[in-house]
Amino acid sequence: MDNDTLSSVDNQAPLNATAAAMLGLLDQVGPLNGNALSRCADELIGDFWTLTRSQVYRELHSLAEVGLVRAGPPGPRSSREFHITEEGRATLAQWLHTANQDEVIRVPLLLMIRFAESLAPERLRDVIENFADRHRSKAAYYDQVAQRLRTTRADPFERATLRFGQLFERAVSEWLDELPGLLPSLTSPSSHEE
Amino acid sequence: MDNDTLSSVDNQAPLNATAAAMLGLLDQVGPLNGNALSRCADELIGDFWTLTRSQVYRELHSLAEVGLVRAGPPGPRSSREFHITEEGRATLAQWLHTANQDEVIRVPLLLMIRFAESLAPERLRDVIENFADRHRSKAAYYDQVAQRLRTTRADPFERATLRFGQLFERAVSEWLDELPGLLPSLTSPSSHEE
DNA sequence: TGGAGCATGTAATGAGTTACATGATTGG
DNA sequence: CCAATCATGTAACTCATTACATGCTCCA
Repeated sequence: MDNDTLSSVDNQAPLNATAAAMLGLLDQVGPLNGNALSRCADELIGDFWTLTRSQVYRELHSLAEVGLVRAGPPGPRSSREFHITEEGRATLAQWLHTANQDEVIRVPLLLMIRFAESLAPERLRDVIENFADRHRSKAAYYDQVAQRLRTTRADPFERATLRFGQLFERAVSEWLDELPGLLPSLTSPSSHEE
Repeated sequence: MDNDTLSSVDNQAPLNATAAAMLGLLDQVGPLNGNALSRCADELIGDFWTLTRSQVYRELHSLAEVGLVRAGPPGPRSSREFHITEEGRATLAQWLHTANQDEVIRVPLLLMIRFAESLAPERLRDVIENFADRHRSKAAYYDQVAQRLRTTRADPFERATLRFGQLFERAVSEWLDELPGLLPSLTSPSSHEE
């Protein structure tokens, strides 16, 4: 029994976090087509949430089906802008009110280190250096954003999420500093000849 | 051109990180059935990688199909233990040698905060408190593990991954401490009457 | 000895990624 | 006006989660 013409907000299937994020964006920045929404997501929440363009399109369509967003008139190509509806806003509020999800943290580098027994120190150094690089530039980027937020009258919520990123990067950097002390094989000279 | 009866290790479809993790576990702890492997994963890499039991079964079967693991004799129920093969070890080594993946970090709490305009301060306090709770116990757990690792002659690689967790939790805790300063609405008394 | 609870595995669904197709734009 | 590039959307596939089925164990 799947009645898809319900008018009440309550008995929709509950939003997933990605859909909620999209509603939030459409709410804050206004109507967007799929591509624009995707770019916008990268920019505004990309530091603590990932979603691909394909996901955006899929969710957009399924949100439209249940009336949480609505498509405007067709634009260039087969594109159309979607805007959030009143039901959408209500459902977003509902999600904000009830959602209670754990964070997902998946760090391939730690997998590698955990199984690094079978890994040459050379290579271990490499992957770690690569990791360090990426995080150094992330940290630099955060600092730059922080600079911008300092000078303008910024949204405190944006400030708060940014701060999380900064502290996270600081932790990563501390860890990288400690690493040589924790992993002797990192500093010992090429271990296979002695 | 997809020849799937190759015997050489090289031109298999490349491992995904989850499969690699499973190979690593089977390598380090020995033959396991699906369920046991799943529990074992929770314990050994659960702090920086997630995988569900169902995933374990699927991957186990597909790894078996390409000869990276092999099933032993049937046990109770329809269970059987799988062990890693020589090809499996080689492929794991290969993965460790070439993989280069970004980490995935998805923090629903930050999503909520980012869209918290439409969120009552009451509720915001709640979700944050909930988040804080979970992280406090995680931190406590890490410290306890650290204690254990201190007294025994521990694997440095395990120590290193644990240390990451500890520093991460410390960052979370610092952030939580700063939060009231960043979000005035958190401390201001019930904002809807003044 | 039977039934409560746990161990093990499977099926159905949902979410996420990669590779592709094709319509617009723009600079030479 | 053509070729290169970008913007937009789609399709096929892989990965992940949830809900389920069923066999074992153990104790009242």
